[in-house]
Amino acid sequence: MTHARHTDVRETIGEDHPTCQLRDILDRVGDKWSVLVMNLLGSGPKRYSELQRSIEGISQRMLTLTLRSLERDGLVERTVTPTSPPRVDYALTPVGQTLSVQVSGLIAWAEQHREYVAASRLRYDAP
Amino acid sequence: MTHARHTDVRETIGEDHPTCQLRDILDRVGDKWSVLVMNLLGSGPKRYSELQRSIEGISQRMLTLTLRSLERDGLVERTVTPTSPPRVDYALTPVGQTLSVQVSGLIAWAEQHREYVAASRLRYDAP
DNA sequence: CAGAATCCAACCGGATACTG
DNA sequence: CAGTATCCGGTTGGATTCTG
Repeated sequence: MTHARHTDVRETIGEDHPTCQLRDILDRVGDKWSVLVMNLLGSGPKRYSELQRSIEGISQRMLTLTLRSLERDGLVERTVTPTSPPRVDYALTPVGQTLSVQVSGLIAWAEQHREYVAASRLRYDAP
Repeated sequence: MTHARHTDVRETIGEDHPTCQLRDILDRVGDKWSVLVMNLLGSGPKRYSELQRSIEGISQRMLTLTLRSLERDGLVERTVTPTSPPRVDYALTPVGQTLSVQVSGLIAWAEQHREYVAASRLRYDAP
């Protein structure tokens, strides 16, 4: 399983300090593409190829890995229509939709504060 | 500047497709510790050592890099009291607080759905 | 069309040692 | 106390090639 390391649950390092388990879940949002995929699926089911076209710069490999990982976590459902060529649709599960609400908030924040952050960085890097 | 690569703004790859700039901002939440630090600061200013004790497993290096990066983005403010030994406090800026609201939502989600996700993974990994 | 497999560079972050 | 500097292994993810 090539992508084992990608989907591997990081052990909670022995102790069950809440922080560790938190990190585990937050990694879901932390990887490079999950948030973008979830956001797109938030507006309805999409085909594999639609996702690929919509997400600027994602590789086939990463799209597949990201979708598998979301599916594994019960956030995305995969539906195969065995025509030829095959058609595969991805949709959020009910729980996935509750996460996509959070994700939308995050994206909205990012859009609203993009300029502020950019300006802050410029000032910080000036000297 | 050792942590240049950590704070480097990923270029928006030429075109100004919204996705690229989005990724740039989302990386703020994507790294390993920022969300945890912001969440702690959400309940009020903290000293460097308090943060380090509160965040299970963070190294000195990563705490410093994370704080610098948040400061650079205008989300956290650093205040030095030049006593001996020195005392340094970190607090969210007004904009930082608006992000911490989103972060709280994310963390709440993670806590509410931890078991669901864990169960999904078990089922997925079974065969 | 929707992937799986392999290869490999870049990067992230931990451990350690040193400082004002 | 609150950092900085250096070294270095593991992981992430892009490019490419092949398939049902």
